[in-house]
Amino acid sequence: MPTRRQAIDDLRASGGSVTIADVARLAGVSQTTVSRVLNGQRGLVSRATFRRVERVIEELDYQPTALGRALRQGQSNLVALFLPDTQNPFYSAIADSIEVCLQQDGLNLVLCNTREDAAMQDAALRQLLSFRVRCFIMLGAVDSAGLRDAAERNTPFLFINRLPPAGIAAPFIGIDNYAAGADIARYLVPRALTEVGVVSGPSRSSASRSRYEGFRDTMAALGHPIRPDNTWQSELTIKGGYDLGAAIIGRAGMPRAIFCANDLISYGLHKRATENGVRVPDDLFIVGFDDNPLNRWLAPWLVSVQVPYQEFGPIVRSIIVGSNLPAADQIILPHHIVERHNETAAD
Amino acid sequence: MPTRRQAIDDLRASGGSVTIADVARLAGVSQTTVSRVLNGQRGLVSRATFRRVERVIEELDYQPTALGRALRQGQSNLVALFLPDTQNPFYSAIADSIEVCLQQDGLNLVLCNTREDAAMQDAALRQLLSFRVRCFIMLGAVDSAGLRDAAERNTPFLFINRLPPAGIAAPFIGIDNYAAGADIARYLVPRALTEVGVVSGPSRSSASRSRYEGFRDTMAALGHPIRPDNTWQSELTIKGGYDLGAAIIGRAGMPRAIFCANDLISYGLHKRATENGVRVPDDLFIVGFDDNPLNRWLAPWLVSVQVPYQEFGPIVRSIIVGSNLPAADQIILPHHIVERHNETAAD
DNA sequence: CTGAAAGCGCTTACAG
DNA sequence: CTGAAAGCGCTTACAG
Repeated sequence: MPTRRQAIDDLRASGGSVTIADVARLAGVSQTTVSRVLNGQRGLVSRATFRRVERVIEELDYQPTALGRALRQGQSNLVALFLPDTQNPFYSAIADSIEVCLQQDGLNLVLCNTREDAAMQDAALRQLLSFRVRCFIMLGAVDSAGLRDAAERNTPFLFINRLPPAGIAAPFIGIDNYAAGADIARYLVPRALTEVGVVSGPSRSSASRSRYEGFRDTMAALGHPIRPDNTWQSELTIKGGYDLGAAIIGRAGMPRAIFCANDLISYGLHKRATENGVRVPDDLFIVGFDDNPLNRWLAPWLVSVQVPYQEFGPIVRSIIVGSNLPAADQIILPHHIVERHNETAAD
Repeated sequence: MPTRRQAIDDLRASGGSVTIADVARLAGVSQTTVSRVLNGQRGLVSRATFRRVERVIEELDYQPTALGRALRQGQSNLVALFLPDTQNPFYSAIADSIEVCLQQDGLNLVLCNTREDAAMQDAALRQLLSFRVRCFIMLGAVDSAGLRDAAERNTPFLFINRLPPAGIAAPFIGIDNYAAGADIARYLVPRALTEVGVVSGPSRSSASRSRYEGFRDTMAALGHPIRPDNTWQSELTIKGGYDLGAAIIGRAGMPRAIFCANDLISYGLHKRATENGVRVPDDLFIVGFDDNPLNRWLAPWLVSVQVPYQEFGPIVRSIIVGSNLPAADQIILPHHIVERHNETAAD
């Protein structure tokens, strides 16, 4: 039929986007029917009609607008992922794992860099809340007024890696950081690395805190309490470790081994050490945390604790898609210590 | 007035989100007026009314839904940024720069990892198109059917770092890659590094191609053409450089210097070199590209070309907010060679 | 199996 | 300066 062809061509050429009404008109059905086809409700549409509508959809290359649907349903197919530092490949790797998994269900991941800043986090939270995001995945959340506000209003949260701030009941996925800290103590002591120091992360991070406490308590229990002046604190960045290194590396009573709150801090410390002629691991043994994807390539000298970041995606997916957001369940993933044996060879 | 207080408390407690109609009712005005206040159209509302509405908005902690507005206006306050590899801190740094700038105008950046894959890029494009995204910023776009389709329909594109595929007319921001490649040749030759090799990136990347061509042409012009068997190709990753290194490092006629399409490739090559006892830069001089933020910390032995990634944000912002999307203008940023002088000291 | 109508929460001519 | 009404593009009771 030349008229129908014509109509279709006109529409596609007109530039203005094709709507469900156009499809309905050209297929000779109601919007309702088109909507049913769109949502694959086969039981509600005859086979013949279904196919006819499908064909028109294809001919027009019609793509339903997410905005209309989301507005009506009170929910979009957006999922937000907040993370404290996009420059840290460890966080990016978790984001990747989650993105791949959610894509399979037609969910779009919106990444949001909070830079560990409560104000930025709150601003982004407000914005995305107004998009009726299906779930907020908080990778390393910061305690903030906006976060507590949203939690009170039953916003769907999912905390990853770092526990929700005290008083917020929401599901958590991550490792047992206290146990991991303890494991490091048990790793070092038998190797005669008992004169240790520790660089903990900022206190806002429950993960860093637990790691530190597990390490400290276990070192003490094993008879080698950490000297107070061998305890430092740093941002979770390379620069943080490097700057702090200036105070550690030169010092008289420099410890024989140092446990850092994450791998990036270790990189910075290592750089300072090599600049000052301190050999790693011969003079200074460094332990990090996360098993950053870069370690394999750039830090064979580093012993680290592997957080199984590939596992986050599937679990997150099952929770969001299965919509079985548990009230405040905790899913504890396994961790283990990674050592690379060509330590001294490469660097 | 106790009734109003009561009404407000009821609303806030009800859980269901507050709408513009609620605000209008409680303020005793029409939705139109509330909308005007929301959009700061002071000229259209009396001072007294404006303040009254503002107060109700605050009391209710009312946040307009982006979906309603976007649907009506045919445009959301979302901006999409496509990037080929979230694990590359160079790309993340560009994303950061853009995000910070756009935030100032209430625009939300949606990050989208294409993994250099046309199908993933097209899928994401379709999804985000349906959110009426305000602009698609393509950092390292891949040529694909969906991209050409969208371009034909006048989708607002902005290409960054890597030129738009041939035939697509859209604005571009980036450096002059051909000139940069030439500069590297002019850097190496006076230093007696004339027996060179080159690792170019995948052919899909116009940036990599131009760098290679500029380097090749200039080496030839300076009387030191690159030997064909000293030309390789690699994905833009550490692993790519490391794997390729197996074929380069051991070889009899290994070149004295190698120019890599990006810094990550250099990292991989360097690792392979050190593992095989080849010293960098004494035995093998390595030049990379991008001046990856990690270089400062992890690769002081590397000479690289700095792409001024901090400058992308402000320019992108002025284009999107000023909505002066030029038809197909090119904004060429300056580049320069970076060398770190503690090369041999640290690593 | 099918459709007319209402409604999600905004903004925007239009009229006063 | 203010508001009633239409409309953005979908989905969903509801009725047949």
